[in-house]
Amino acid sequence: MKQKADSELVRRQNRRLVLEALREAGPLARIEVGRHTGLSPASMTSIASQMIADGILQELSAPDLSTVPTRRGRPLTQIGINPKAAHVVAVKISISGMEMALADARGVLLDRQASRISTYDAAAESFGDAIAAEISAFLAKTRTASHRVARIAIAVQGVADSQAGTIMWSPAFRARNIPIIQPIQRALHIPCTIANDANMIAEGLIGMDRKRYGGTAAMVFLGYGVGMGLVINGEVYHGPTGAAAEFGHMNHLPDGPLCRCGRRGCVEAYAADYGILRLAAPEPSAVAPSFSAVPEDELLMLEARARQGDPTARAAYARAGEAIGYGLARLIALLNPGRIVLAGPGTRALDLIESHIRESIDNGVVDELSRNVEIEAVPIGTDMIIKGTIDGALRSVDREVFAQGPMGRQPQMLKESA
Amino acid sequence: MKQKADSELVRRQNRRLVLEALREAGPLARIEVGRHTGLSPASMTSIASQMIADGILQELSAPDLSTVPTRRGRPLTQIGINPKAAHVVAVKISISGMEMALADARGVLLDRQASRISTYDAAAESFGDAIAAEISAFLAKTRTASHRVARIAIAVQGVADSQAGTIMWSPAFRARNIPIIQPIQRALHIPCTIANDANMIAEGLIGMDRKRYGGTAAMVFLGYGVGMGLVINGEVYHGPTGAAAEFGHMNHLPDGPLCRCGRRGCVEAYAADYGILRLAAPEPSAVAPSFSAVPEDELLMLEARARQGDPTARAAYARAGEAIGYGLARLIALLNPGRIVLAGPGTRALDLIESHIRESIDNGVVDELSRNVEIEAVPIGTDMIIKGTIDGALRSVDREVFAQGPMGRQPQMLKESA
DNA sequence: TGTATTATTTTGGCGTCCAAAAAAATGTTG
DNA sequence: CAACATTTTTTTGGACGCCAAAATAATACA
Repeated sequence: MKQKADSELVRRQNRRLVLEALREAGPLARIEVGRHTGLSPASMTSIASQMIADGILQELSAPDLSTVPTRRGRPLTQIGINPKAAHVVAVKISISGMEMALADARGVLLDRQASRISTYDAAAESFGDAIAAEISAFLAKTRTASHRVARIAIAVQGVADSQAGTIMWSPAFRARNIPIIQPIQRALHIPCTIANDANMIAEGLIGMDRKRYGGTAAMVFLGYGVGMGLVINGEVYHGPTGAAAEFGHMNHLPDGPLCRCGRRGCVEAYAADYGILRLAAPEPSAVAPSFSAVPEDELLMLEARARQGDPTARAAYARAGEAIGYGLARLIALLNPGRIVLAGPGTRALDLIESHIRESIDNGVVDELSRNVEIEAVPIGTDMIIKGTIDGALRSVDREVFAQGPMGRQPQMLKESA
Repeated sequence: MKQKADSELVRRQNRRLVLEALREAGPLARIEVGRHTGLSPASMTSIASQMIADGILQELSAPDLSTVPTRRGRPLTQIGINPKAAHVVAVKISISGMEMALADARGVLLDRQASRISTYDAAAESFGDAIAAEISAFLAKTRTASHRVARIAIAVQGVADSQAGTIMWSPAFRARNIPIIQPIQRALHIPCTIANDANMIAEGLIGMDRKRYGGTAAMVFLGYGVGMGLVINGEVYHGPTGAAAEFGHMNHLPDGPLCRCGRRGCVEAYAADYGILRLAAPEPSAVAPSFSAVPEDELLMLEARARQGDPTARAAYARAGEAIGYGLARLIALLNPGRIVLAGPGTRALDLIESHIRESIDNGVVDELSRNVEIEAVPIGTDMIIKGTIDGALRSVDREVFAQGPMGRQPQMLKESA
């Protein structure tokens, strides 16, 4: 509630509703879009024809006859988002390198590419330019004109400052406060955003099932690190500067084990891959946190040992579960979300930690508050970060470009000619 | 973004903006409201005349000449919210009893009254009816017709379920899940809301200074208990069921001291009045949490002892500060708010705890995240709960009643006569 | 007294929505 | 197979809210 309302706002909002409906349900007849959005058939005709003229929607010639193969009455003509309306680029920056993907306006992946750019020793001053060059080469390779790209969305492992457009801190870099947005925008003249990768997983889950994940929910990502995406009132919460939802670096116990962030007792220091391995080590406090990816077979061995009953291994998972559980208990006291989702490779060992998570939640927060929280684990692939980044980018293009209409609709032009 | 946009939405939103401007800046000339809201003079004339006709605004005959005593041009005629547009009732339910206040549409207190109703042993089934009877008597005493009361807003010490309209759990009651909203609405036919009292303090602070407290902020209330009001994107966050922001019952340390909620190690068990006193007791773990108000002189004595250097007393405050500080560190990792406000009687001992709070935040969360958080203490009176409850109720009346216009504006009437 | 200045109102036009009617496109039926 | 039924889409005409520009109102200043 900051904006004055006028017919422009009405247009923006209704166009956006139409786009949301089509994104969620795929191509629909005008009247069906009307049922989703509450708009009348007359308005739907008018909105659709404008958006088709703008090149944002398209009429589908071959309707998908899979549903309701034959009925009485005029057959419906479906409209859908025009794939060529715009493209978006998703970029993932993590400890294992950089990955890029190009998608059309419907979210269909057109191309993707991993890059061998090195991060850990990169200089803060030059890294953004290097990324820009990589993206530029990628676009050239895919023969995509840069003015056809409506957005570049960057997902980074670590803490991003989306306001400043920098990577504040990431395990993938020795340097801190690395400018990303500015160099890219200067080089490519394409609007660019940066956010934490776990937030993008949340975007992806919202894209998959808005009813389920679109209310108020917390998604915990367990794996190499511990990340979180927080959905508040249907929107991914980024905080004032974009550095929120750092569940992994939320303290569990004062003076606990050392975390990669330099503090002691973070949830991640117990429950990330390296944290669990360390807890099972002969002398945990002597082991420094690892800054490179943990070899997967070590983890698999530890899991096997735990499942066979090895007490040290079991205790490591128990303590990881406690850290997550108490962390979630604290989160529940604060936000009382409707749903908590566990995801990521770390859920492979869910059988070893789940009971400890639940027990810790029970001990850590009063029943009345935890009672209404659904806890579930979802098996999602590693591609969820790229998918979510694209989903989020497209939703923001919907809001900020497509819903707008063609550049202010040139109302002045008419005036001047009169 | 759920609602279809049409001219009704435009009207609602702009009327609401006008009300917000007048609430914040007091009576203004039409053109000044236009500057606040972005609306044109022509629209202001039209909106104002309708809202005056509706009885929501009024033209002020005697303009406040304190500002700009004399200027050229047509003098401005100020408009303001009509105090008689509606009344609201605020009710505070706490361990020390029940308090009611009646305010006009401008938020001016017309009358208030404390009630001797007993809470602790009240039966869940009958308490709502008793409250309704108290309110009814209060309205009779003030000669207020119930149809003139647009809202009854209830602030309760403890966890409220605003969805169900119940008090889920409160230190003022032995019973749980006490229905409040339904009995009142059935008896009085006035829309009624219930929320936690600390949330109402947040409403009050927003009403005092929207710029300062209206972004993303957390308000901690220290005193008999430990409460929190969470402001997210300018709105007080209640969570899906209205039971969020229970900072006081956020766990600090597993297996810590027993809290009134039945769990161990809650922040409140360290930092509420009773928690601090207990920490200074000879054998803390033997002391059960207190369910009645702590005598103030005991606290004053403890403060005095601490200021004189008594190590036991100082340690009690240190541990309280640690619990608050680590709690805030966890909150910062999760939400990264722009501002944290400490308030309430407990801030009297701020000199004894502040350094421990800050140190614990430093130890509990990485610099990058805490750096942008302003921490301040505000001295607010006990009346802040009532004031905030009224402010919040009026804002919701603005949104849901005043902005609406007179009952659908009877567009059918015109049709039928034609 | 006339002019300058500022606030408010009036006028006329625009954009968006919608209901109702019309048109389009197909299935059903006697 | 022609008339009717049914459903979607478009067209038409009207409402509402906004705004720019012009007109009006009310005061200060010279």
